[in-house]
Amino acid sequence: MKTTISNVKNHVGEQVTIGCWLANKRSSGKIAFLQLRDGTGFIQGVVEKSKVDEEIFKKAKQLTQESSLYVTGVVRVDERSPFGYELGVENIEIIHEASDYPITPKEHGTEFLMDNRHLWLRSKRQHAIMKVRNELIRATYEFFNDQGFVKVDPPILTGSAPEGTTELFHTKYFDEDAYLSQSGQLYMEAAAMALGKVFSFGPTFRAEKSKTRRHLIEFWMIEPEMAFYQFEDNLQLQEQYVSHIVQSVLKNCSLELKTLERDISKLEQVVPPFSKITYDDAIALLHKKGFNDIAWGDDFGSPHETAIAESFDKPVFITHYPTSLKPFYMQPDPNRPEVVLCADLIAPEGYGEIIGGSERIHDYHLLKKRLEEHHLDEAAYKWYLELRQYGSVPHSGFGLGLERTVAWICGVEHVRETIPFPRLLNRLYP
RNA sequence: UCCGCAGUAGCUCAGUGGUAGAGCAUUCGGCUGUUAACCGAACGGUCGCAGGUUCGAAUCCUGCCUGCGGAGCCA
Repeated sequence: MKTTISNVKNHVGEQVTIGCWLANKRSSGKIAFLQLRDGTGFIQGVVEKSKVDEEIFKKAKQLTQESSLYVTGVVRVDERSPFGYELGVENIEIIHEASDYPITPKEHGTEFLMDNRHLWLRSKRQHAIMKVRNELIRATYEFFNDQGFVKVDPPILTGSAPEGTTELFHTKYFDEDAYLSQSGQLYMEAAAMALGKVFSFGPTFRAEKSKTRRHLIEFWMIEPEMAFYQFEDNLQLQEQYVSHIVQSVLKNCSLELKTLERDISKLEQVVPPFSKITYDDAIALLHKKGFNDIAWGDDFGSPHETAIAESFDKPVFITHYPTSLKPFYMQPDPNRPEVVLCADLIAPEGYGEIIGGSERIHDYHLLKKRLEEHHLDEAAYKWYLELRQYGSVPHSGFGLGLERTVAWICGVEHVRETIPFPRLLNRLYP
């Protein structure tokens, strides 16, 4: 009967047929080992000359890398396999014979692999990363649905900049100018006033000439927004959410983490409560660590973030940044208006900021004042201001960068491996 | 945009002024438990591009292009 590699555990001792590709093969005069993959997993097929027709054995020896096949054989348990099972091959039917597959079983450079991203995705490592990414997405929907959130999709084409600072991708909307979304947050605030607790999951575009292992031009964000949530409620939700996705990956992707050689003891520690440090204390900590290049009022650079994260063994919130460093919509601390009720969540092991969040200003007059101070066009934000005119309530939210979170959980160096087809500074292909 | 490094066979690299090299891939042969299998043979070149120095340049000089790493900005 036809089955998949992920299902062979239910067919031990039975004859099955699997539609698959040949990832690699090894052979000797009397035995051939076929490394097979079918998308659901990886399994080794063993072809023994003494047990199959001469013709089948000859066919097995001549198979080329990445040819597609129907392989029929008997499933057996084998302790020598990392997967736990093997297939005793009885028949091979070639669907399509591949030739000169570019990605050979030796090492390759980044540029070559990126040019062949459409094929690189087939590798065991990329397969594992994509499965972890999927588990993060699955666990995200699970978490927010269980907590009574409603998923809301903000627009991707927008007429104005949500935050004035960063560069936007410009396009035409018939005769008008339009921009690709760099955050759905403002729309999510409107949605929270309609539906209470909402979250979005969608693409984000930043036309910044960033060229580091933490940056993509196009990336995916999860942006929850909650009515009646204040600063502390927001942090509590974030640590529960991040813990949930990490624990889900540990539970459901153990084989993938093993493939990626991830040290899971570091992930097992990711449970609430997370550490918290104020901006003031973080500056003091950096001074103590010998950083003389930063003073109160400066934003942290990447080396600073890493140094702060190194002082903690799980993700750490940096809270209460100076108002001047943050966007116009963040709620000032009532006791200290020079700082805002915000928090960035920094992942351990140098993976940088994975969440930025805050309580939002809900007072009409203060928000109007902030728009003026930031020289933003009030007409473009008319609808956003109106949210504060009709039953305004305290509310908070945050945005989590999916690719950085995947990179951290998988322990991969660069975010370009955590999205199927990365858009980078010099790469729009494939 | 700035700083640093690199570009030689399909891929990964060695070669620093005197005949263009290795491993892998591919093809052929050998091998009964391989884990990037191994062993033998064959095949494989616009040395990034343009100009210059020299009897002679992959190698030295100048300019350009492309990529990588990092910074700034951010998730």
